Order: sequence, then structure tokens, then C-alpha cells
Amino acid sequence: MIIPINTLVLLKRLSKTIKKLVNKKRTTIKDIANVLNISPAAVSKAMHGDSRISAKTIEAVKDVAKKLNYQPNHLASALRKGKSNLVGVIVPKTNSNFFSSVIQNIEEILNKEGYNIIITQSNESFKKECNNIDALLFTQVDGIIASMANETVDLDYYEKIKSYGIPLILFDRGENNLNVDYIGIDDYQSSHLIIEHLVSQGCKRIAHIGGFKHTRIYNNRIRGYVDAIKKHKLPLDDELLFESSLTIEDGREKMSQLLALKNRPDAVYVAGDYAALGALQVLKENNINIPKDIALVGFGNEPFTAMVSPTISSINQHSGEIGRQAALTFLERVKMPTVKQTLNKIILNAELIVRDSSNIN
Amino acid sequence: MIIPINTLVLLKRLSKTIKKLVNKKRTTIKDIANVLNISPAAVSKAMHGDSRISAKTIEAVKDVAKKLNYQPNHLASALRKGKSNLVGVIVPKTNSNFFSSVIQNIEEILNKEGYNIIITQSNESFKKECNNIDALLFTQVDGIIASMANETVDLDYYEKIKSYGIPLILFDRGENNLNVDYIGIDDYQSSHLIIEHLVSQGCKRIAHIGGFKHTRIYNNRIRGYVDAIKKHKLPLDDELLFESSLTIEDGREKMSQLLALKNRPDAVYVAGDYAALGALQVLKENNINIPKDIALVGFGNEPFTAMVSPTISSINQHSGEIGRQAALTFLERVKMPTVKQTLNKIILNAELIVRDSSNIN
DNA sequence: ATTGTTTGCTTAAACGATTAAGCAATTTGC
DNA sequence: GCAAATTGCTTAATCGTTTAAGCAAACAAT
Repeated sequence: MIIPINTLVLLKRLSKTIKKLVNKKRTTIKDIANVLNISPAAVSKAMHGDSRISAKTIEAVKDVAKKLNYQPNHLASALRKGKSNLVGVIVPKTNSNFFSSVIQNIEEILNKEGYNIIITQSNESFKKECNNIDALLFTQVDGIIASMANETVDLDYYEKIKSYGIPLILFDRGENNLNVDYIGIDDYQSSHLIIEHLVSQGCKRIAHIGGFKHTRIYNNRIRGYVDAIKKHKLPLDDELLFESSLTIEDGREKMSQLLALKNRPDAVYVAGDYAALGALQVLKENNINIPKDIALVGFGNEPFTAMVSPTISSINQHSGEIGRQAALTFLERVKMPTVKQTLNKIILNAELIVRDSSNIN
Repeated sequence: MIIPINTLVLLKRLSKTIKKLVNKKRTTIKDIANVLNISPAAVSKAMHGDSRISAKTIEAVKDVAKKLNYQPNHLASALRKGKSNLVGVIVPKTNSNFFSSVIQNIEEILNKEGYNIIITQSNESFKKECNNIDALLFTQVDGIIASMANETVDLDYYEKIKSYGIPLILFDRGENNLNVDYIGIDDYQSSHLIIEHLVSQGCKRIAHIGGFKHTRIYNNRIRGYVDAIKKHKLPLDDELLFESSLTIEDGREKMSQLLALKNRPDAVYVAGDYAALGALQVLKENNINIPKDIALVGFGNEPFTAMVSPTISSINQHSGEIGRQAALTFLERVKMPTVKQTLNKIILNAELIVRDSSNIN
């Protein structure tokens, strides 16, 4: 028998509960249940619009919830459901336009699906990266989307993520051996784009300041450079190819070495924009005409490439799309948790933005 | 009576539990308890090194925990303890050197104390900021450290944080009316630093491209500019003072307006580096000699100020120290949760980095 | 009239860790 | 030698939510 509750009684119970709350804690579904004289279970179901709860009750629950300023305790539901609705994101640095933009797009997609993201930065340090992974796993994230630090060669910590049975998605800086989803651009093809462009500008002796070979993306860029040079039957000289940490300083260093050569290059393709900036500084300090004496192309399309003078040609990696694909891939994986992860690459096309540093007319 | 367990029995139970785990879930303290034939409570206490648990048991527990690859369920302990050990951080953008560096330092300090941080970006959008706050509160963070979006004037959402009874700490972009802790630099004094410097370089007609007055920091910079100009008895002309969104584009726009004046300034102080960059571009396009014809000073010491040519003088905000102080303030607040929050400002001194754009010799 | 189905809830057991309270057994103090 | 203190655990409740199972009451079908 349902006892009809008149408004007066309801109001009384409401004010009583409110009083309790003032000197106690936050509202729980139990409080709402007490006010309406129903069970907490019914409240929980009403909140989720369960079809077995009457429209009247649902409305009443929502009404009281609002009045009591009810905020669901995420920890409790996460514990019960075995799902935190949190996704960890690990990037080398947030203060790069590329990563910041990737993150923004991941966030946009995942927020819509009820996920929140936890961003951590490794600062290119392997140790920090391990700490980040531990912290994320400790927080019970439902998955991890990561781009590896330059230093990282030991994959044990990433295997640890896999052993937890949660999806791991890599982007930009990935690793084939991990056998997980990967989203990135076609680095090999990007190198071809750059060499084609430089050749079309009349360059005949093209140097490459590359990243470390052990990182896959840089290895691909180097392979692309080598093959494209071969394709055009240009000189492929050891003294024209460097491995670099791709910092501004190292860009300066390697450019200085190139300038010291007897037979200087007439174009330099740098695998990172920061190093390209360092190279640009050295060229300017030495009064080299850019691009007529030496043309310059960077990689990453960092905003400053359009700010410096001359502006630097660079590869746009479509960070937005990478972020979106990473998020979508995670969502797919989460929907089918039983399927074992396999190496699954999504390779996007990159785009060369030609600016003054390589525009010879 | 304690039944002595021989190694064989223990090993048997261990392998049995391991088998269970293979097709089930993660190790819990209950599993460990079963292996050692003690209660889960004892396991929990052993993990925390409770003095009432014998050294033998503690060692045994840790040993089994390692063997079973036990990882504590953070959600469960957080729920029970009413503490998530998560701190939310809200910034307008992560891809600025200032914010990225602040975040890094917050993280460093808080990680040491067992906290993890959740970074969210508002993209200078008020709506996004509100969403971020909701998301963080939903995740049951133990506190929020934030820098407000340019757009934000309505403080209801920040009041909401306060009503949760968790610490709220603001940095850089704050608001007096909220009555919470604030960490920032002395913007008023920074303007004085800049004007003193420009005066010492011989400048006599100094313009200011400022931020929006409704944002406190920009208001302080404007006030500092006005007072310093008055102090040196320089012309304080309406046409020399602008409010701006401080983007590159707006910097260009405002600089063009200054150049259109009959009586041009001989120095421009821009309240943000990006806008200063825009101003620089316009000056160069008009073949104005920097700094001889017009000197330029920015604000924020973004890395590109040292990259462009001429390099731009700017104010270093000591982002690291701001981050550290914000984190430490949070830790203090968390330790004394009963004390009501009050307006408590920590104002750090800023430093002017003089570069080519204002170095007249 | 009898059985079956649907509706609208309740009950109670989880999720995994923590902790107040309690209870033997052992040690210490005098 | 006996009370008091200490040691080393156990028991059971708790955090707030979800959910499987169940149970009346109402309605529908035959």
C-alpha cells in the first residue's frame, strides 16, 4: 500500500534532512531516499532513468536531489562498477603545440562519452614516465593514451599497463613491439614530401638533422630521407646526416658542423622545429642567405615557425586528427574488452607547409 | 593457538590463489589474507606498517603481495577514507611555457606527498571552465588549483568549489572577491620596473598595450603603468593606452594604430608576449628601427621572445616558484581543513629580462 | 476464475579497503 | 603470584553506489 505523502510531511522531512546535512557531510542517495520514504536502490535507479521506476518517482527524486544539492559520489560508483571513467594521458611535454592540441581533442571526444582525462608529462624522462604510469594505474584509470619519452627504450612499464587488461593506445612516439594500437603520421612519406619540395626548388645537396634512430618516428624520417635522396640520385653523404636530440642547442651545434664542411649543403631538413630554429639562428649569425644559399625545412609546425624571420617551412602533423583518432580508438577498445590487443596502426597523411625558409623563386 | 604453516602448505595455497586470479580479477587484500590464513584487516594493517602487527606477518604479507602482484585499489581506500588524493588543476592553456612550467612544479611537489594531479584546460572559455570544474568535483578531487580564463567574470562556479569545503587556490589570474589563497607576481611593481628601464634608455613617450581591465592582473599592470608614467612626469595620453585581448592579431592591430598617430611613441610596453610579437611584426614590416625608433617590452618571458629577431625584452614571472607556492599552499590548507579560507595573497617579485628590443646603447 | 505478465518497488549483497572495538595470549611490574 | 599492560590479531561495520533477486500488486490473457 502506497501511503500518500502530503506536501507538508514532505517539506518537514526535507528541512530535517537539510539540517542534518548542514553540520554533516554531502548529500547521498540515502538522504534522498529518506526524504521520499523509498529505498536507496530506487533512488539510484530513478537517477539512471530505469524503466521499472515510475515517472512520478523519477521526477520526485530528481526534484529532491536538486533541492539537497546532491552530487553523486564518483568513487563509490566507480568502485562498484569496476570502472573509473578516467583515462590517463602521458605526453613528453604539454608546452608544445602539437601535444597540447592532441590533448584538447582527446578531451573533447572523451568528455562527451563521460570520461575525464588525467594529463601527465614525462619531460622526456624515462623515470618520470614510469612514475606517471604507476600513478595512473594507481588511480584506476580505464585506459592510457601515451606518447613515449625520447629516452624510453625499456618497455616493461608499458607491458605492465597491458597486463592490467586496460586499453593502451600510443600516438606519435610509438613502438611496434608493444603490439597495441598506434596513431601517427606517415613519417617516411613526410620525408619524401620534403625532399620532393626541396628538389623542386633546385636544391642538389640536402642534409638531414634527424632524431635518434632508436625512436621509430625518427628512424622512419631518416629512412624516408635516404630513400628519397637515392630516388633523385642526389649525393648521400655521411657528413650530411646527423642524429640529434633535436633541442635548440643541438640544432645550433649540428648546423655549425654543417657550415664547417668544405662542401656545404644547399638545403637542410631538420626533423624537429626547435632544432630547426637553432639551425636558423646559426645561419643568420653567419649571414647565410635563407633560402638562396641554404634552404631550411623543419618538422611539427610549431607556431613559432610562422613567427620567426624568415618563417620556417614545416610539416603539419594534424594533431587534432591524431587526438580524435586516439580517443575513438580507446572508446572502441573499451567496448570490446575481451578482444586481445594487437598491433593496429592508423597512419594519417601529413602536409608540408611551405614558408619563406625554403621558398626560392 | 597459532598453527605453524609449513612452506609446502603455503605454496599450495599460493598457487591455488594464483590460479583463481588468472581467470578472475586483480589481487585484493582478501586474496593475500586467504593465502596467509589471516584476516583482511591484518593485511591492510601490515601494508601500512601498523605497530600492532608483528614483523613476521608484515614481511609475509609484503612477500605474498609481491608474488601475487598486488596493487591496492585506490577507489576503495579513497571511498573509505573520504579522500581521493587527487588535485585538480585548471589552466587557460597548457601550451604556454608559463602554465606548463607551473604545472610541472605543482606536480613535483604534490607527487611527493602522494597526490596526483588532473590537468584540465579551459581554452580561455568560461563555459569550458565550468565543465572542467564540474568534472573535477565529480572526480572527488581533494582540492583545486586554478588560473582563471580571460572570459570569466561570473564567480558562481568558483563559489561552488568553496561550498564543497575543499581548498581552492588561485594563481596568476585570480580574483579578490573569492576570498581564497592567491599566488602571483607583483604586476603593479612589474610595470614600474619596465617604465624605469625604458626611461633609463631615454624613452620619453611610452605607450601601453594592456589586457582587459576587468582581469585583475591586467588592471594592476595598467595602474602601475599610469602611476610610473606620472612619477616620471611623462605624457599620459589616452591615445597611448589600449585595452586588448593580447593575441598576436590584436597586438598587430593596436601597434598599427600607434603607428598611425601623428605623435608616435618611442616605446611600447605590451602586457603579453604574444601581442608583443604581433607588435614586433608590424614594426618590422614598417621598417621601424627597434629599439632606436621604438623600443618594445613584452610580458611573460615566453621562450619565443628569445628566439625572434630582435629578441624581445620581457618580464619573467618565476613560473616555477608560483607552482611550488601553489602546491605548498594547498598542502597547508589540506592539513587544517577546519579553518575557513580567507584571502591570502602570496606576491612574488618579477624580474625584467632586458633583450635587444629595448636595449639602446 | 486461473494463470501469466508487467509494473514498481524492496532487500541484501556486493565493490575493496579501512578502522573502531574487542578479545585472547603473552609479557611486565611490583 | 596476581593485576595491569602490551602484543597480535579478529570481528564487524563502514564509505556510497549499484544490481541481482525477489515480492507484492495490478493488469492482461485465456
